[in-house]
Amino acid sequence: MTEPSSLKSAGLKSTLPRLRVLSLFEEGNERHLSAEDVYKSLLASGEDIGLATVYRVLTQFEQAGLLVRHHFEGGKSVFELNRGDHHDHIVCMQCGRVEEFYDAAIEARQKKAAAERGFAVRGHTLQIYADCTRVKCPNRVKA
Amino acid sequence: MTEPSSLKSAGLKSTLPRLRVLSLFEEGNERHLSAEDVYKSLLASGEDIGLATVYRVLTQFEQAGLLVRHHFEGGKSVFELNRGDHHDHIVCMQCGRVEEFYDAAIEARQKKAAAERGFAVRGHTLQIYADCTRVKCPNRVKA
DNA sequence: TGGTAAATGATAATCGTTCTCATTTGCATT
DNA sequence: AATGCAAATGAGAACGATTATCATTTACCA
Repeated sequence: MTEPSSLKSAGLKSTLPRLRVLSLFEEGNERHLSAEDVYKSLLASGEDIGLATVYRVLTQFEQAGLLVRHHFEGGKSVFELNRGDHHDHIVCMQCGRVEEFYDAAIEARQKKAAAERGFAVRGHTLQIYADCTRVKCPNRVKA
Repeated sequence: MTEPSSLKSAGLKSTLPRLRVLSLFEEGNERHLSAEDVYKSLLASGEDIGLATVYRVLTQFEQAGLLVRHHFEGGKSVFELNRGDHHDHIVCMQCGRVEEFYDAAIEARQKKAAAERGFAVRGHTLQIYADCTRVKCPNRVKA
């Protein structure tokens, strides 16, 4: 269940639209959602929400640290709940499935590469685009 | 000088707009250009080119393998000449300067991480967002 | 040199996202 | 529980990047 407390502690009034969006991320089965996904999903649940509100709320949640925004290819932003653990993504080019991974060696190397060139890392984005080789991929490609 | 041969061998008619765009990348001092950059730059050189043509040509060049497209943060696509060497980017959040780097260990680890999860890598995108710590950064941030 | 399919450029259209502004809501205070 | 007011909402306009449309022009081979 969504606790209004997480909104309060983020400095946000706990309004109905915000609670709905948050619980969608917390309870939904899909971890990575675009603004359009959120909007349609809430409309489908009979909720009456505006698209502008969805965009606003997602941005606020991102700034409050509740959500993390990703820029996958395709032009649209995708959000996921911030569980505190940084990770990167592998996106299946056939079925769109997104898998998360974390590799300490990669992280360390990035910092090193940046430092060697006179940069202080603030963040990074790493996506691997790949083909599922698993049977469950609906548009399976032979390895 | 731009050789029409590179267009021909890419299966593209060597038209004036295409030659102009290509030589801008080959002879210009800026490696990473957006469609808008290309358009304005050509207009400034007195060339008469349409924005639609610029977009079309850039996409064709990308498909032909002459250019590589990047999706840095900020919403717009950025292109650079394909010199055959894959590399990732460090983007300065203060001045926008883009530096290229390549780290074999990172590449290897990516392949490994993907394989372990049942994916065959097709491509990836890695950008490090950072602050210049060098004196020449116009909006310098203290390390 | 002409014919023809391909390429171009002006402009309309599209897509994701943000802005505007009149209306509604949360919530602290009577 | 009623009131007041700033903050939040929703509908729709506006926006920036990109793509589609279509009449006109161009490259290039017979």
